[in-house]
Amino acid sequence: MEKPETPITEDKERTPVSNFIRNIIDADLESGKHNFIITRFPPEPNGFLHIGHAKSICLNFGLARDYDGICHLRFDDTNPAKEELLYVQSIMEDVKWLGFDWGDKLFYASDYFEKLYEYAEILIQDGKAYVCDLCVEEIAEYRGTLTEPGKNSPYRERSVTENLSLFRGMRDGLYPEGSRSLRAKIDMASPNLNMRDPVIYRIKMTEHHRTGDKWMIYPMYDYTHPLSDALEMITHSVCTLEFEDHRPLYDWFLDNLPVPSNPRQIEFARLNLSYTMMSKRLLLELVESGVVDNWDDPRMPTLAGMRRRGIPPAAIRDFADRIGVAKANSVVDYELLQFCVREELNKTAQRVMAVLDPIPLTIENYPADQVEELDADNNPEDPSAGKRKVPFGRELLVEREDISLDPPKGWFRLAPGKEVRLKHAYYITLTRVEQDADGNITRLFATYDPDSRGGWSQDGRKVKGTIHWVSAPHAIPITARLYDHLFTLADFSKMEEGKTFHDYINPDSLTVPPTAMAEPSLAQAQKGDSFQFLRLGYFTADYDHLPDKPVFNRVTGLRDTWSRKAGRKG
RNA sequence: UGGGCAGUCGCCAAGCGGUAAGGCAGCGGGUUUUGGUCCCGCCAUCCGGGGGUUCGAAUCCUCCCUGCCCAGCCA
Repeated sequence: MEKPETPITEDKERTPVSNFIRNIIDADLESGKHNFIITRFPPEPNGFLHIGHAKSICLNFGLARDYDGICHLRFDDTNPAKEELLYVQSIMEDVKWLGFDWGDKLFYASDYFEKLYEYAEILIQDGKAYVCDLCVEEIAEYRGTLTEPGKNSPYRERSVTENLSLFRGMRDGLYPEGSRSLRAKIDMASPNLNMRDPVIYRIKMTEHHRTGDKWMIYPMYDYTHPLSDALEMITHSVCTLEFEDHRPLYDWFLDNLPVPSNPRQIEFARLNLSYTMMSKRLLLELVESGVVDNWDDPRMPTLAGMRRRGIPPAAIRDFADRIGVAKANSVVDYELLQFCVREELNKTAQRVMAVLDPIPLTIENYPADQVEELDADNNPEDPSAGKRKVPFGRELLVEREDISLDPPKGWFRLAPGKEVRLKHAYYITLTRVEQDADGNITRLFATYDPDSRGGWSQDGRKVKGTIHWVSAPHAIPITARLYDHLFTLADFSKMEEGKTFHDYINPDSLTVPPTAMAEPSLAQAQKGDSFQFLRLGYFTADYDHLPDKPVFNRVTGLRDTWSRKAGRKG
């Protein structure tokens, strides 16, 4: 077969790490079993995609890219009761945002309903499927248990003719929901429960988002998936570990039906991220109970949330590459994601200055009516990003955290009598501190060295500390949303007996400092623009951002060795 | 107590009979107008445990231990 063309976004140069799936593909290519590969990402359109799905997307599309194959996007829409158009749109948006392109390889399981129906009749003709009149409870009862075999359904030996007429009756809507089902005739004594005559068609009088009211019966996942894969000529059908037990059934359908190809199902461990919960149901609960604002709340592990937070898609792709693919259950350290985010943003984010918790500082020997426009690098990592002008004057605002009246050993920020550098500006020395009745610092006074313009001096004296600042009269007020983990529990598999995730919600997952100020250039920021607020972290203009009401989400802080060191020393 | 799968550094993860890759985290040092970035160095005599095969085992055999998944007309 000729390989059809599908474009897949190129990533940066990367050396893929070996994993067991690649080993299988390598072997299949080498043995000549396949000349090229076709994979697929098969989401059910019943919710928003999250970082766990991103692992699967990067895996499937990534394999296709690396092996010069193709990857299909297929909506697994066999249950009209739970699926909606809204979700198929958001899923397509998320996959595109992540940087992958399915070209014209967009499919729906519902595209195959007709074909699937024909296959079902073949199974019946061959005596390999029968219409069963047992209700749900009875089927469960007849199924047996993990340790005891099941019993055959009393309807198991119906004739082909009767089965055919009953099945057609089901299709034609003659029977109520739940009254009958079509079952594969396999083995009620199998130690694998999936093989105990699984239901393959159920009656559902529900309108489908694509096929409307055409169908009264809908195929089950176990039946639909292998056949859809075969029809699409998928070579390697990658899914998660919980489907391992379903593989014999997957193969059974392929072996017992005249399908055009023989895909192989391969299972890998789904992603778990520390301090993060990945279940669609629980995520929905977070939204509905108002713990978060919506599916795209920047604290959510959804792709929509991460996009809004300001996490670059390249960081997620890099993360997916770094975590690898294996069959062992694991919980990936959130720090790794943070690392990927910082690495990407460090290269690309423009540097600006903002003060989250401002204290006024007056430079007493600086002329009151003077304003200078100082040069500031936009990105020391990228000279081509150029420079901008930052206004400087007598009245400034500096960060409360950068002042200590009783500095610990190793402190090189503001302290009485200590000289520090104002980034891009001058050396200053703290001369006086005003405090309120409670001892809180309310105002600072300093002197500057006029010969240190630009932040250096002729004499080459060492000034170790450099702090950020903004000019008080020029600064603009901003809303800075500071995010932290949504949960206080790192590993949800370690949840205490009797507790739910509600018991582990972090009350401080969002904090908003009331008086944050930023340099005036930030008034030009556009929604979605990412910046590094010098010494504070990476921030992205939120969807709520407006030129006269700037709103920034903190994507992540900078690596902070000082606070760790200071914390350790008490 | 049935079946399936997994156990390699704090967290991921290569390794496939020839004597433990890499990343994150951590630690120490250097550069630095971001205590950021960058750079250098350190970080598993040992691969869940016990036996065995072999000149040689994380890799093969065997017994055991631990963890995860399965009894939807969900996917």
